[in-house]
Amino acid sequence: MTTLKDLSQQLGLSVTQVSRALNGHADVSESTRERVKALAAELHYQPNVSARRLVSGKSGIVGLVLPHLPLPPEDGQFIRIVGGLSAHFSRLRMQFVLHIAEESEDILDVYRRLIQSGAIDGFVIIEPQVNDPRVAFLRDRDVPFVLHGRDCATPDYPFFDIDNHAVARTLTRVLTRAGHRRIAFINGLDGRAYVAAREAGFRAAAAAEGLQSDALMHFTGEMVESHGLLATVEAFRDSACAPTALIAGNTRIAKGIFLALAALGLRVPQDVSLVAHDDILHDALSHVFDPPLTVTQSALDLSWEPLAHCLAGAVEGRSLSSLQRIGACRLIQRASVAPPPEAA
Amino acid sequence: MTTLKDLSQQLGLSVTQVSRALNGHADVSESTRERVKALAAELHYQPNVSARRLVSGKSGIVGLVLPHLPLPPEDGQFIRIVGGLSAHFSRLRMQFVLHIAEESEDILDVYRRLIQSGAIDGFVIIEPQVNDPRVAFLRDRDVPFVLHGRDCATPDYPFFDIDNHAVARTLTRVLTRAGHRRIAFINGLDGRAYVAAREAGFRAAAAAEGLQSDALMHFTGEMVESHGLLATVEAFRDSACAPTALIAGNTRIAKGIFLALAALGLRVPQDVSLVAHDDILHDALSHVFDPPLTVTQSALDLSWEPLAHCLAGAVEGRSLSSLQRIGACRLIQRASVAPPPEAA
DNA sequence: ATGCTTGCCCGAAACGTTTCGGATTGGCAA
DNA sequence: TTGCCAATCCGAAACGTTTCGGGCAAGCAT
Repeated sequence: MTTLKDLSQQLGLSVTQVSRALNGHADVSESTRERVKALAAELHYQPNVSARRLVSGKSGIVGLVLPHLPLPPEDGQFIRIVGGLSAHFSRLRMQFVLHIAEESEDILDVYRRLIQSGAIDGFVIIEPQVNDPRVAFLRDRDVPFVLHGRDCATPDYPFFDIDNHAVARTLTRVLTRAGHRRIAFINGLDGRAYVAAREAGFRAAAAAEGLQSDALMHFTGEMVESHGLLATVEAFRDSACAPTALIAGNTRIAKGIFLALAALGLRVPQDVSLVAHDDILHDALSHVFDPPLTVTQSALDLSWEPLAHCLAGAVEGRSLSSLQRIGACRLIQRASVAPPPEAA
Repeated sequence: MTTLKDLSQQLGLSVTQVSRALNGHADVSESTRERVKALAAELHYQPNVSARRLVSGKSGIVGLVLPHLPLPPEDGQFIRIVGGLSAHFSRLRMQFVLHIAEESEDILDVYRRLIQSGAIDGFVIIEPQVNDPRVAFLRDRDVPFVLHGRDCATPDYPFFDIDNHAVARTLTRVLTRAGHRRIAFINGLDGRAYVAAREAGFRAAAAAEGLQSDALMHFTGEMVESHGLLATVEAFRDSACAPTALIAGNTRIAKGIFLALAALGLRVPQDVSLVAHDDILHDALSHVFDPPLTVTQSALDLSWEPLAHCLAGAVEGRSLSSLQRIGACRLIQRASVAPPPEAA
């Protein structure tokens, strides 16, 4: 292991100056900086992390706390989350650790313990609830964190999110513009912030397009096939006021909807139109449906990089404005939408 | 953050003595040690990891390198692996980091890079192949590592494993003792060390029980339902020499076998007996099969603790004998085994 | 000449811990 | 008394880095 001292001796410089040269400080002459960098590269100099952390007072470690071991089918997604965050933090020369709470533990106790041990610089929070207690807890203690998602339109903490209100508005408008007047939204788990945002967007767009609120149906539940299936069956139980179009919270729900519609003898898009939001989940790709789905699309896997950067920035104490990002989202029109049958 | 200095000042002792008291050194009087520990507890003293690591020269970080993002259905298992290792290393005050290689990278290059950066004390290696190149690579460079599994009966590196040879012998004997003379073993992926060990155990037990080797069938493939299904179909293609009993490498394979047998109109255990090895995978529990399966059982989830301890020991340079462990395994006899139909 | 920048550099301290070598007791045997 | 040993303690150095407060020269204006 080459150290700053090794470099400084070989170069006839002080340790101070070598350090400053490598770290891009101003008062180092260009020629010296060149020499230093060249030798550093030649000797494969790598700054000692422990020493650097000792003086900075930071541990260089950030964490993700899960309330329990994820169960199928979400577990497949979690490994992508963990892998993605891990990779991006490692690129930022930080360590990312996963902490899974015991069944019996209160999740806030886990945070308390980790903070107290002083070994963690900050946290990533995923799957935020509306008024998430974790946010309040960490904010109270001035512990840096970043949210995947957010509470409200303009929060006072770092986050990465997509515009869920807009997502729902877009999907709703695609259907109303095709002539649909009775729409059911099969959404995610009640209490999740993004679920609430999408419901609001759905109702706002419907109102703006002149739909009565009693022409709207809204179902919440876990984002799995069976929820899509059951909610669909329920939506079509009373054929008098059955919807002519459906919105799925994600493509996994859409899968369940397809199953239910097939069982009910309804065809997509002739009898029922269907749109969904598409996170590009590997086990439910929107383009392999038959017919391929019209979706708003934003890759969940692109979240980890901005999340890592925002948390790193928060730990360094950068200003909030640079730590709040909103991911892109695009509408992909495919063959799952048609005018409602009455209008044909 | 309380430091050693804080403690020493309040106690009227030197920093040295406080450190020695806390770390259990000999030349500290019992009364002093008591006082020190009491105050340390009261002030929630936590030794600063970075400082400790700086003097020890260790980073306190160990890693797991995966060649690529795990795909279903194994991804569900991976989150348990990562979570389990993570938890146990954190208990040992070490950090565990996951590193997922890019598609294009050679896996050994990833190890090379991580070692060179000097930030990693050791590695966990899972799913070892026979003559695994990672083992050779790390051993050559004197980098500590621990294997989940092993190459041969008594390797010269730290490992945790179960006795796969014995597992296969036990399962085979259960069947031969019930009178079966034609047995098919639907095993895991060719090249895996444990798959080879089990095949050897299978053949050894069969030979010891006086079975001809042409009465044995052996299939390899990924440990998923479809492999169990296809291999079963193949095993029963020629009814003249069809097996009367099957051994499944794990319960996921057993699921596929059940599907195939049902399709072939064969009942368990009246027409075909079935035994399996049971890792207690959450998506395929041996006792909920119909009939419940006779299995050799050893919980995969109990591997993470010994793996973490062995690697920690290896990093500290402890002697090999304490770093090699073999997990327990028990036979659970249930209703999936009966005498072969000819014998009835 | 004097004072003031500006550019480049350095020594020393600091971060919190472990450890090496030695110091100070008191007790006990010679 | 002297010497020795064990028990208990301490100062100082070390780990590798960043950073604070300066120093020294050259250039410039006064």
